[in-house]
Order: sequence, then structure tokens, then C-alpha cells
Amino acid sequence: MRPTIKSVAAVAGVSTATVSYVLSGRSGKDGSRSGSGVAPATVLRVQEAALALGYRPNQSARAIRTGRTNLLMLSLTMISDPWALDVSRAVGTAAAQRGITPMILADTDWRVALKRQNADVTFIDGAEEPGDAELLAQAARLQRLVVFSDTMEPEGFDVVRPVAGSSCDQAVDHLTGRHHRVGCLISSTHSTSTLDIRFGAYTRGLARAGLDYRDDYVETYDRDGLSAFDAALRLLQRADRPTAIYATTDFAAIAAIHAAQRLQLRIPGDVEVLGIGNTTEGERMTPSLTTVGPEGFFDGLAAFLLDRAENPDGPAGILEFPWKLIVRDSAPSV
Amino acid sequence: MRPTIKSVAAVAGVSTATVSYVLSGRSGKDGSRSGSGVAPATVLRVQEAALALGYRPNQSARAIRTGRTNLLMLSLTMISDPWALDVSRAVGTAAAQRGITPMILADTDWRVALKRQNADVTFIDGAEEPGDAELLAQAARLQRLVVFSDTMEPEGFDVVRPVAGSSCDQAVDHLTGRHHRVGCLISSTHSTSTLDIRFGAYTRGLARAGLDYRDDYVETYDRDGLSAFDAALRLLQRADRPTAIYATTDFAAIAAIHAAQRLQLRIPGDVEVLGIGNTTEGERMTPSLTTVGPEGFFDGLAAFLLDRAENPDGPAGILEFPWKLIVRDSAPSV
DNA sequence: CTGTTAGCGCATTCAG
DNA sequence: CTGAATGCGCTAACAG
Repeated sequence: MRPTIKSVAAVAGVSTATVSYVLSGRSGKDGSRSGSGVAPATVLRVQEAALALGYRPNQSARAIRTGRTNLLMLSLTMISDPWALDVSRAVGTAAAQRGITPMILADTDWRVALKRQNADVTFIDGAEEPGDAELLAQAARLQRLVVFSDTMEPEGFDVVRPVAGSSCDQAVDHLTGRHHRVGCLISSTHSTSTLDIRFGAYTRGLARAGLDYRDDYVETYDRDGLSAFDAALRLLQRADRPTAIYATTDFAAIAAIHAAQRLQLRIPGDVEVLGIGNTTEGERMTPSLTTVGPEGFFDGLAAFLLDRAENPDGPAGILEFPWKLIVRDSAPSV
Repeated sequence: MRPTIKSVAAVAGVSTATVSYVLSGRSGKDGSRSGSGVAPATVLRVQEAALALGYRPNQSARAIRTGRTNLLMLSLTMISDPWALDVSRAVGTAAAQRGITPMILADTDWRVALKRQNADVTFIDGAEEPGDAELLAQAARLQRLVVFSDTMEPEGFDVVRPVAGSSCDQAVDHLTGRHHRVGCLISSTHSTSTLDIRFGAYTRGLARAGLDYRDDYVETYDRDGLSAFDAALRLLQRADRPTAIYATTDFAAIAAIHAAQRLQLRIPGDVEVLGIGNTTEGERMTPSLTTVGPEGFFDGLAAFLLDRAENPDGPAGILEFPWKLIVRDSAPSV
């Protein structure tokens, strides 16, 4: 049988209340709050008893009393995406110091995350469908929610969103400036509104540069890791292959670079590649990835999530990150 | 205020017990177990009340009563490793149908997973240090544990392990058969005992082939994704670069292929590459990866974990998977 | 056959 | 330092 606070109390010869005080640290000389203060000898006896029995507080029981689980849930639709990895890493680092454990719900519809509501705060990456807002608003009445979305407004839940500004347009101009054959990789899972920001910049940019829009220069990829690679291969194996590729995520851009290298094409000599998201993998790969995105985003997001986890009752807000074009080696300036 | 079973009962005009019966499905005509059976009209009223209030059962309260959380925890030391992604995907698929939610504890020491024991079963990938067994055995008294380990024996916790046999030796022979310059990529985080199986095969294989062991043909990589890429670059940028690379994980082998392609080397023409783990990413990439590993491992592991989650009280056992050499395009047969 | 009462499980925390 | 109440849902035993 698993040891409970009661067995510890019995062994130490004290009440369960005392055990609770000792084990949750409200025992020391400073005795934060009124009234507490357990004799050092008792503290020792309790600690020994707990150790001897191998006692661990039952998290469920604790949660039922305190209303806090010290869990932070990340619902990430594609865990192999470097963007998701960055989120995970940043949150993991920030949470470690605060006694909060981040858990990842991977590759699942976020709707299931809403049912299983046992985290102090839940982060949802990418909900854009029209009907989603209502679902989220309803779920937000029962749990703290932070939603990454290009288009939504807070409704009980917090919203984290990019401020694209003209960054995507600049990015496309960056490519059309020296290239007439500019291909595009778009995600099949992004909603139309997200695509409006990312893909719309592509079509508008072509028009601005006086280039024709060509269906066959646009390839679609989906969640699957190899799907983006294959999409890029299709683009690059054409006789009149694009000499520049605009990808709507860093993930796809990185896959495109690998695909190009597999075909023995040089980056940026033979093909230039540009992504969106400013992930660390893109920053640190060789060649480094030219991208559109915010700076300091992941740490900022992590801090925001931890704040929400610790103050679950504050008002819902918006966390905005301005995007800009970040020029690196895969599509350099000159 | 969050709706509880009590508020639902009040709205529906019944007792909390009835609500519980209805919502946990013990209401229908079959009424598994004695006594139960709620009138259809009542069922409807309760369901409507629950819906109207947006009621969700409190998972903590439920867990405290039933002793089950319906959570399955995966402690994965490197989430970007395709091996970990395969584990996650397989478990996610298998768990979805059974009302169990898999959660990932990423990039953390598994010791923290043991403290936060709120899952029906916890999977730990890679614990090999001598002192670990004792820690795990102790933790296993409080929670169901499944440990992936080359070397450990069950001690209250289950063990999942490969049976390497001569597969790694065959793999090295496969390379030394046509190559005199065979490099090696080894993980800095694997324990010495794991390395004995994987790395020992390399040194023994060189000896068998009459080749000298060279320090400078062995490069080390660590957890970091780019680290393996850089290690491979170092190997491949030598004047007398290896013409074959034996990597101790698929992860490193894939990075090596990317590194080679970046240097415009052909796989397998200029460099042959071989990994360990038999991941789906290796299988499906271009060129497909020659590797050492089990077949059907991930689904087998997933089934094993779900079984443990559902029968937490069974005896601890061993799940073994025989490894074999799987020849594909990155290091073909002829 | 239908529904209720009452107690349980664990840790927390206020009032003494 | 302790007694006792508290939070939420489950379920055995019982009553209509």
C-alpha cells in the first residue's frame, strides 16, 4: 500500500496537519503567514518518517484541495516541427525553476486537450477555424487557455499572435528582386486566414514584381515530416525549376534546403530559400535560414505561459510579437 | 465557479449519485453490476443539465477515488530524435482508442518524472547508470514504470530491451567489406554499457577486418540536434575523409546524410551511412537508411505500455526485441 | 426497478 | 501542535 500522509503522521507520532506543514515547507523559522512554526525536533522526526516510508504526496489529492496541478500543457500539432521544439525547449527551461512541469500533448487535435483539463494552463498552437473561437471561449470558463492564432480575439482565453505588418511582403520582394522563378511551399493544414497572411504575400508579391502566378510553382505539404521534403523535390526536379522558394514555415524551408542539397543544388547559389517562424534550428543550420518572424519570441511566450500558470485568475490578454524579415545565408542580401 | 456534480444534480433535480451513474455510463438497460439502472427520462434530464452547465468531471477528484488517471507518461530525453517521435506517434495512435492520454515529458531528466507521479504508467527511455536501478526500483513501488534499457533487469519495473545479437557486428562488417576508411559517430550521452554494444561492435569490426582504430575517425555528438550534424561535417571535411560512417543512432546517421549532401557528396556513391534504431524517418527518407534495429518495435512497445496502463497491478516483465541488420539504399548490398 | 444516503480517498488549512 | 472541516466525485448499501 502506498504511504499516505496518515501513515507518516502515525510513524512520526504527530497529526496529519503537522506533517502537511512540515512537508510543504511552512515550518521554518520565518514561518511565512501567521501561526505556523513547527519545532525543529518534530520537523526532523517527520522528515525521517517520510523518508523511511518513501512517502510522496498524492498529486491528485493535493490538486483537489489547492486547485492547482503545477502542470502546464502544451498542445502541439506537429511535434517534429522546429517551431514546436523551440516552444517546448523554452517552456521547459523557464518552468524548471518554478516547480511547474510542462507536458506535451503531441500530434493530437487540441479539442482532446480541452476535455482532459488537468493543467493550470494549456497552450494551443494553431486554432483558426471559424467555429473554434466559440469552443475555446466555452472551455476557457473551466481552465486557463492560451491560444496561438493569427486571427482570433481573446474571449476568456489569452491570444498570442504575430504582427506580420509588411514583413512577408518584404520577404517576397527580397526574392523577386533577383528571381523570376519563385516557387512556394504552403501548408495544407493552415487555415485560410493564416494563409492569407503568408500565402497572400506571395501572390501580391508576384503581382508587384510583374510576374505571373503559376499553379505549378505552388506545392502543398501537410503535417508529415517527409511531405514537405517531397513537395520541395517536386518543385526542384522540374525542368524549369524555381531559383527561389518561399516557404510558409521554417519547417518546410529546412526540408526544401535538404531536398535541394540532395539534388546537389547549392544554397543560395542555385536556389535561395526563405521560411517563416525564425526557429533556432533555422538560425543555426548550415547555411543559416533567411526567415520572417519575431525575435525573442519563444522565451517571451514561455514567460507569458508561466505567468498565466501562476496567476490563473487574471484577465485574458493579448501577447503580440512583431515580425520582421531576418536575412541570413540561405537568401542573402547581395 | 466551475460546475460540479452537485450543481448538475441540483439542476436536474436528482442526487449526485444519479448524476455519477448517468455520466459514467452505468445507466443503460444492461446495467453492468447489480442495482443500477436509471430511467431514460432521468438520464436525459441529467445529460441536459450537464450540457447546459458545461460540466466536466474533475479529473483529480476522479483519480483520487479510482486510483486511475488515464494518463500515460512518456519521458523522452530527446524529443527531436526520430526514435522518440516514433514512440510518441505509435503510443498516440494506440492510446486514442482507449481513452488514455499520452503526455510527453520532454528533454528532462527522468528523475523529475518519478516525483510527479500522476500517470497510470510511465515510460522512461534510457536509464543506464549503475545507481539508476535502485532509484527506479524504489519509485516502482509507487507507480507503474516501464524502462527502456540495454542492461537492466526488472525490479518492480518492466524492462524493454533490444536483443542485439550479432546484428551490430554484421553491420560493421557490411561497411568494412568494401571500405577501409570507416568513421564512427557516437553519442556522448549513452552510457558505457550501451556504447559497449554499439561502439564495441565498431572497434571489434575494425580489428576483424584488419583495419587500424583511429581516434580521429570517431566523433562525438550530444543531445543537441545540430551537434550530430557538426560532428559529421568534421568527419567529412577531412582530407582523408571516411567513405563509410557507422552511427550509433538513426538520428546521427540522418544528420550525417544531410551533412554529406551539404558537401555535395553522394550517398551511397561517395559515402555510405548506417544507423541504429530502425526509425520510420530513416526508412522513408531519400535515400532510405540502412540501419540496425527491431521490426515492429514501436507498435509493440505501444501495446505493451497500454496494457500496463490498464492492468497496473500485474507482475513486472521484460519485452525483448531482436535486432537485425536492415539493408537499404544508404549502404546497399552491392 | 429506480433513486438516495452516506462514507470513502488524501492532503490542505482554519480555528483553537 | 491538533481537531475538524473542506474540496470533488465514486460507489456500496439501502429505501421506496
